[in-house]
Amino acid sequence: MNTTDTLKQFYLAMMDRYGPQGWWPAGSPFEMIVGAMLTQNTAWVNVEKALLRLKAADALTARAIDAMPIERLAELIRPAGYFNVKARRLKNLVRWMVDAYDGDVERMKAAQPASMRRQLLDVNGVGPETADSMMLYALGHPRFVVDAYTYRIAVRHGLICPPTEYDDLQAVFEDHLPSDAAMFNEYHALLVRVGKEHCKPHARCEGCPLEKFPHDAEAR
DNA sequence: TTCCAGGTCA
DNA sequence: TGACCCGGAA
Repeated sequence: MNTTDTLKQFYLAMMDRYGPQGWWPAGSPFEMIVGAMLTQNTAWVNVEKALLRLKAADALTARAIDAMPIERLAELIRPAGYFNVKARRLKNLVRWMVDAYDGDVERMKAAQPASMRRQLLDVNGVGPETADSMMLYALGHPRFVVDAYTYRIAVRHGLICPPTEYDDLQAVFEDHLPSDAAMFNEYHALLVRVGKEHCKPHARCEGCPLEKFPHDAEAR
């Protein structure tokens, strides 16, 4: 089976088992941008706690965060972990948003996607995964988000051999699937589900939607 | 109570 | 290659 068919079969098998994951989360695009920063190395449940605290403080706008003392911001996002690092990074991000786009996500959506990704990567604290999460989930651009789950699943199923760079793994998906933001969104969400429930550091293949495809639970 | 999971930067 | 950190699982 070629890569295109393999990726399609993976998608169908996961969708058949789990159904749509209902990401395109509620909340504003700006909330998604903040969430993308806060979820670095962090479970989403903890990110939600931090987002709720920001919301309660009426601080879910670029301008509000830009104007806030960094100590206050760190305290608000404490549940998301790495709060000092993330407060600094969030500050960098909103500073750039206010400077370059008047703090307006709609203006960011109107920018050329390739240029936007480069600008995001230029913000200290935004790496490739965070940039692509923002591109896909906040701005609606078809970028395939690669994370630790994606990497583990791809290695164990022989899609890539370690070490593989972020961009190379991303290309495996983007070059073999139609460029569709809604599908990329769903695909990533399904991979995360598989990663959490089965494709953990110590694989639990029993009952995995991808169990029927060739795999090696040892491979990392 | 310890262990673990997990992006980015210097 | 280590530093940054929480909350939930073991």
